Amino acid sequence: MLIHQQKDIPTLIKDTGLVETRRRQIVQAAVDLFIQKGFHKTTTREIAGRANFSIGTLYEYIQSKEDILYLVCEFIHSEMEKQVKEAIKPADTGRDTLKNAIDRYLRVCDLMQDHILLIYRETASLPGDSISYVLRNESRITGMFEDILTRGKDDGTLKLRHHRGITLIAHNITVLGHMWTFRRWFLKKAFTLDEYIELQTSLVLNELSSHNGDGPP
Amino acid sequence: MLIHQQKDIPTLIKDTGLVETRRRQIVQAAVDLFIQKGFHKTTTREIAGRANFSIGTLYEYIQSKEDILYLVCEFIHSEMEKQVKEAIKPADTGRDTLKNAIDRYLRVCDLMQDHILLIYRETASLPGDSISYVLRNESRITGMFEDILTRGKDDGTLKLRHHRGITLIAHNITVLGHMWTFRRWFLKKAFTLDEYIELQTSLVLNELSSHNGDGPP
DNA sequence: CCTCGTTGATTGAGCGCTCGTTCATAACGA
DNA sequence: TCGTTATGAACGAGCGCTCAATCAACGAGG
Repeated sequence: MLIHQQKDIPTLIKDTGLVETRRRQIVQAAVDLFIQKGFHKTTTREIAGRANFSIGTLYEYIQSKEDILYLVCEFIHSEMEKQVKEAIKPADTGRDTLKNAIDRYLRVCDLMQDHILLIYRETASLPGDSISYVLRNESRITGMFEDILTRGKDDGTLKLRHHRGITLIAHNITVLGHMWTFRRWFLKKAFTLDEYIELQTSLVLNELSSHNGDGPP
Repeated sequence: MLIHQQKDIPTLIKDTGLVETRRRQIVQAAVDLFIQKGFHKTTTREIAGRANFSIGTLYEYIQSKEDILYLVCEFIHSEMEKQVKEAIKPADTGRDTLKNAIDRYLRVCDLMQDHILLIYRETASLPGDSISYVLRNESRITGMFEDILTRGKDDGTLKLRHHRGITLIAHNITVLGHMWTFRRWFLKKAFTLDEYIELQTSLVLNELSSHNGDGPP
C-alpha cells in the first residue's frame, strides 16, 4: 500500500503538521543520500540518522523504504515544475516566451543536475503502480512547452513545418535539459552552460523560423 | 580488482576458450534478468541458474557481482556499435550518409530499447573506475556521427551555421535515439517509429540546410 | 504546588531473512 | 590416476522492519 493511494496517514501519529514536517525531513535526508549512493545502497538507518531521528521514528511516517523513493520523486518533480513555472513570465510574443522559457529551463536543469539523474536512475525501482503516477508529473513539463509553442504558432511568431511538430519539439526541448545533465562529462568539456543554451536555442528557433522545406541545394 | 584492469583471467580455469564461453553465457543470462528486475534485485544465484550452472561455477569466471554488470555494459555497447556500424554503408554524399545513418541508428535503438535503458539505470552502480571506461564506449557512437557530419561539411552537402555545431549536433542525434527509448511511453502514443524517424530526420536536415541565421520575420 | 495517570511521540535492540561469497568435496576427462 | 572443472551447503554480514519500553508534556485531583 503506497502513500499516494491512501488519503489518511499510515501511522498512529495524530498531529498532521508533524507528519508534514517529518516527511520533509525524510525527503531532504534521502535526496542527499540517494544522489550520493543510490537508492539500493542507502539504508533506512542512514536516512533516519541524517534526519536526526531513529529508525523507529522513521517508520512512524512511512510504511516502506519504497515510500521514501516515491516521496523523493514527487518532491523533485514538484520542485522542478515550481522553479520552471516561476521562471517563465510570459513575454509579449510566443517566440520571446519560448526563448525565455528555454533559457530558464536549461538553467534549472543545470542546478538540478543530480536530481534529474536520480529520477532517471531510480524511477524503475518504484513499485509498478506508482510509476505511471510519477510519469504524469514528468509530462507536465513537456506540456508547458507545448503550450508555449501553440501560442507562438497562433500569434504567428513561430512557424511549424509539420502539423505534428509541436509535440515532438516540446519533447525535444525537455530532453535538451536532461541531456545537459546526463552527458555533462562530454558536454562540459566542449561548452559552457551559456554556450550550450545559446547554441541549442539557436537550433530550435532556426527550425521554428523555417521558410520552406528541406530540399537539398 | 575489476576485470578490465587485469590482463589475465581472474580464476583458476586453464582453458581460455571455456572462459569466453562461460562469460558469454553469464552475460546473456544477466542481460535478461537485469532488464527485467534491475541489477540490485537480481541475485547471483538467479544468474547462475539461468545460465544453467551453479553459483560455485559462476564465481570461477568472475570475481564479484559488479564484474557481471561491467561485462553486461561492455557487451551492450559493443553490440550497439557493431549494429550501427554495419548499418552505415557510406553513401556518395555526406548528406545521404547522414540520412542513412540516422535511420539505421534509430532503428537499432528501437530494437535495443531495453538495453539502452539498462545502461542509463545501472551505469552508476559500476565501481567508480570502470565508469569512465564505459563512457568511452558511449562516446564512440557520437564520434561516428561527428565523422559523418564532418564529411558532409567538407563535400558541401551539409551546411553548419556555427563552427561548434558538429559536436553539438552529433550529441543531439545520439540522444534522439535514447529519447525514443526512455520516453517511449509518451512518444509511442503520438508517433510510430517510422514517423518519429521521418520527423526527427527532417528537423536535423533542415538545420543543416539553413541558408541564413535565425532572424525573426 | 505537587503528584500521578494519560497520551502521543520516540527509541534502538532484536528478529527474520536474504544475499554475496567461499571452499571442501565430487565429478569428469584424458 | 591426476589435473581440471563443477557443485551447493555453509557462512556471516547486513538489511528492512517491528515492538516493548521509555520519555516528555500536560492537566485533573488532592
